[in-house]
Amino acid sequence: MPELPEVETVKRGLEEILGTKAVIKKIKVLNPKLRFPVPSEVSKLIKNAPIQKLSRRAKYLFFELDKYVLSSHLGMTGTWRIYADDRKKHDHVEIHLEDGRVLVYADPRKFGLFEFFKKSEDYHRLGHLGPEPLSDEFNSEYLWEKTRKKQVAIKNLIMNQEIVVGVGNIYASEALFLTGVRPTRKSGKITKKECEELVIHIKSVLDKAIQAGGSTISDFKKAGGDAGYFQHSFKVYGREKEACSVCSTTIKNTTIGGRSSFWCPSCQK
DNA sequence: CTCCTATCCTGCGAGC
DNA sequence: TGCTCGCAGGATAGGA
Repeated sequence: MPELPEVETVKRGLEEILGTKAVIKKIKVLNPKLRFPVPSEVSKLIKNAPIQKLSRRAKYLFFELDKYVLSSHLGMTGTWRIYADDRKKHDHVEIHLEDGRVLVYADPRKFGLFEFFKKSEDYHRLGHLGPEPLSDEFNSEYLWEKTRKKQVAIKNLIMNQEIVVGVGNIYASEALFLTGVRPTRKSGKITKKECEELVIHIKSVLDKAIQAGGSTISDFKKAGGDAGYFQHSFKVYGREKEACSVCSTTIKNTTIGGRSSFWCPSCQK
């Protein structure tokens, strides 16, 4: 389940694989049925195009070309890999490179997307997004302002992409544990000091996960196939009924906003 | 306006 | 052993 660190890890993996001179010869859509249909014009318009650079915004991964930008979102189970004569069941899009290699996007659950937009125009899916969690724009004053007078559970608030991008179910649980705040707490009841600490912990848990190469949960792998290691560092996520590593209290799993939320009843108030 | 719920999809693991 | 069923969850539309 790729969250921001996983997407960042995939981006770095792809940068390594592609180098600085990769040129797209053609794009072949095997199955356009992703979360949104893969635009049929992509094969017609994107040909013999050098990949100038890769970039990321929120959980979107971009291949920047001269006129266009390819947009890839991994959804839950999306992966990029280089073919090794192994076309698989859930392969959806092939990017054929001039050097003969083929980069392929696979996605069993089809929650991801593959689109493109003109470099000269705004990408409509980014319009409502909040700041990047690792940027200075995401700070305690900002979060404090956003939490005021809100009844929504703090976990839902930090997972809301309009508030801050890239924080998914796993890292939301982890950051709240590190802050000592229950995921169910109403946003408006978060103190200023807790806001400061929550911002620090969101940043640090994401940063550490990126350093560790992301987390291998379910189907996630770094581009190129190597697994990340951060899942071994989870303090609460997926640890229902286990003893808290800090106080030995049994970790609970509560459904919040339809998502599993793991927390320690003793460490988190 | 604020907040919540259903929906998309397939693989996997629990339970019988 | 083999089957069914519920769950995993990012993003968003639509409803309360």
